[in-house]
Amino acid sequence: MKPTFEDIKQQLKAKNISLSYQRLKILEYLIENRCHPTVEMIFAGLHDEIPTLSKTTIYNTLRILEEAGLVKEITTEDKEARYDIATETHGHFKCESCGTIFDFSVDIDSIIPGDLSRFVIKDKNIYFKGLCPRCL
Amino acid sequence: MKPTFEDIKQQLKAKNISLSYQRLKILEYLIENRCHPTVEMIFAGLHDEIPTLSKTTIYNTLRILEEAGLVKEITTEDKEARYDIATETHGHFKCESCGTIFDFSVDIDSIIPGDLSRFVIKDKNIYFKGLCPRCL
DNA sequence: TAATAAGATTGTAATCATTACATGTTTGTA
DNA sequence: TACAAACATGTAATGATTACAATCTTATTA
Ligand SMILES: [Mn+2]
Ligand SMILES: [Mn+2]
Ligand SMILES: [Zn+2]
Ligand SMILES: [Zn+2]
Repeated sequence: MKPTFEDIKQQLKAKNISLSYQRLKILEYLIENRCHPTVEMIFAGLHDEIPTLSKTTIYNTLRILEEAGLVKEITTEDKEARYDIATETHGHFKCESCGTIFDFSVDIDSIIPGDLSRFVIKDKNIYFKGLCPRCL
Repeated sequence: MKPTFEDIKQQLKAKNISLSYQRLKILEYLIENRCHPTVEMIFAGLHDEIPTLSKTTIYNTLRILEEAGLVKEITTEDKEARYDIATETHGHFKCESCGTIFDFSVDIDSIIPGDLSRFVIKDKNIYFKGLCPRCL
């Protein structure tokens, strides 16, 4: 079940993170735009409503939300980071043609190999590339 | 079985890629340094032997080798790309403490979900993070 | 062999996402 | 209101990567 805006506000309060206007708007944007947006997209998307919002604030907020475990940074071969409201672990598929990043569910834990038995795994990423049905 | 330097030279010839001195040295470096080096590391590692080698040539060569399917770029949350002599698909584990990137074998194909049945998958990446046994 | 052209290499300058930092603003508390 | 802590902002710096133009190598041809 995807957390609501209110759920997330509660989580932030629980972690003693101030609910500033900018932070709430950035969170709201992430909830409403589940396309794994870039900082640039968040900036452009909020500009009409908060003309003074600075990119630095967006970077700061995303770092704080990531440290709190509410947001996850997606790394692709592009240089621009993309952000995902963290829900359960899931895989990402990027279409090389249209650039869309799709979510897919995957049971990662079932394939963790013995090679890693003595490692502490803190983060798991699955990232595929190719062509989406629309672009085929 | 890991390909030898000679194997790779044959593959390059087969693909009509010139075997310049610099390209062969960069390849040799990648074969002998299987630590997923950065461009900076390759540059520093070859500097004594080829003082005139430029980073542009390293970037160009890595791109050509990647297009030929002989080298794979590893993307991490760091901004510096790292390079791997492409063998079979395998997973990567980065230790957050010492920075080492470990290889591990994983049967990715066994977990490709139905979600992606209508997608064409061209590239698969598995990237874990955490702590290695040495750093525990 | 000399002339030529294509391909490789090099160094410098530009690009662009991200971060550092100093300044200004808001918020909560007494 | 007065004060301090936390936030937000804008500008400047950073650093990996790319663009580009000039130079060097190599192979081919006359
Ligand atoms: Mn996602
Ligand atoms: Mn590897
Ligand atoms: Zn597509
Ligand atoms: Zn380690």
